Amino acid sequence: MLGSPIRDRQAERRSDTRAEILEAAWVIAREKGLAELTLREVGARIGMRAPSLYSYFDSKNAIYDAMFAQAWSGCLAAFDDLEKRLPRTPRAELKKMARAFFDYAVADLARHQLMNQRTISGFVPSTEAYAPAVGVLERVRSHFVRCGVDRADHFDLYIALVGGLIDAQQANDPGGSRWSALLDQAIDMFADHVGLPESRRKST
Amino acid sequence: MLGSPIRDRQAERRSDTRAEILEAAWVIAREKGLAELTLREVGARIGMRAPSLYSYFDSKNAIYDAMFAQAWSGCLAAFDDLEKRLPRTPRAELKKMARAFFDYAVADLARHQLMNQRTISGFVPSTEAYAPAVGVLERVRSHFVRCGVDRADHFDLYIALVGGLIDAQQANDPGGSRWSALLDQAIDMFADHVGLPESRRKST
DNA sequence: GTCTATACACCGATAGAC
DNA sequence: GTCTATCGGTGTATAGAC
Repeated sequence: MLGSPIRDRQAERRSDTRAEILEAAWVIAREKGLAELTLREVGARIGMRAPSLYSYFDSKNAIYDAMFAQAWSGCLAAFDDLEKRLPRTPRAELKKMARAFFDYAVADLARHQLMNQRTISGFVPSTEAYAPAVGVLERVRSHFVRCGVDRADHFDLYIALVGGLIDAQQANDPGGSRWSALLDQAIDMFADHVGLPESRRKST
Repeated sequence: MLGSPIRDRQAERRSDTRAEILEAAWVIAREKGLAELTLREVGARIGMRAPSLYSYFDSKNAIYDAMFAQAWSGCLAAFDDLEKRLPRTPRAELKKMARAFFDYAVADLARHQLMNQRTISGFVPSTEAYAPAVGVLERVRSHFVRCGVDRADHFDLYIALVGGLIDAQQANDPGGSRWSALLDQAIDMFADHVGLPESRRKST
């Protein structure tokens, strides 16, 4: 339509403000906890009143939704980056992927709660926000198939195993490395179970 | 002191009312979700106003705390009951314990959230309420030692494995059996890893 | 002692003036 | 687009009726 440069400027400005809101929300979530985030404080951090945020997001859950999408997009980007330098052996490849996901989850408690736990009572991610999460899962799955691990139950078992280690680490030893130190051993256990060859070092 | 029978009646009545409050709280938590519990609705269900509940509990979190203690006490009772009829072989024993804990967790979503997840934002269980949880963990650990699995890291790995399967089941297939069906396989994988003998059937 | 009525501070969300 | 004002909701505190 007419006046497209002006509308571009407006769209840019709007997008910048949205990003600013989300950045403030992340800071608050990391400082006080994901559930303690309030619209009034988000507004205060960027020089706005709470109701003004409704010009940029439909609701508080819409902010959570955008944060959810950001978190999983970041994870997806980390996986894409990882694919350039994956090790050659299947077992090492599984370990590398597990470590990448583990470290990404443990690095930011608020982010991990939003991505992988149901810590916000009424929040359900939208299908659009969920898309990068599906992307991550599909990437991991395709790597599994390439490694010869193609059974669905084995994949489910791997998901539960890595997720369980992350949750145990966050819940029982936050900031420590008690379960982080078990990750390689756990993947070895899994690799033995599904019959992956190489470096069959005993349980230690 | 004088008048002890009267004071007994009062204590009884008070204890009954506390139990009634907790029962109402469980019903609401199961119906609407653990986080959706409100004092006004708890009061309404037992014919009271919300502020009256403060005669029986110091705060809403104190109600969660009592529920937390009830949940883990029930789990502890289930384990004590289980010990009477544990199978003879170490591997079967590990499976039986894992299945008991898994089923107890999956049977009641609200209860599992309260016991094992940080779904209530400000709530931290008191040390008294945490005692039965410690009891369950100690019982499992002593069984492990009796089975010859005495390494701390192996125990941690088992905890993460079972917990991960429970969380995956609840999060990705609530009401179904996709991860429940993997529990025996997972314990076999673990038993193989720690070198437990018997029924070394391959990964199926 | 038990319970209620009332009030407070906070929340997310909405309506309407500017 | 941003504001003020306000609504209905929450947990919680307290004064006082019975």
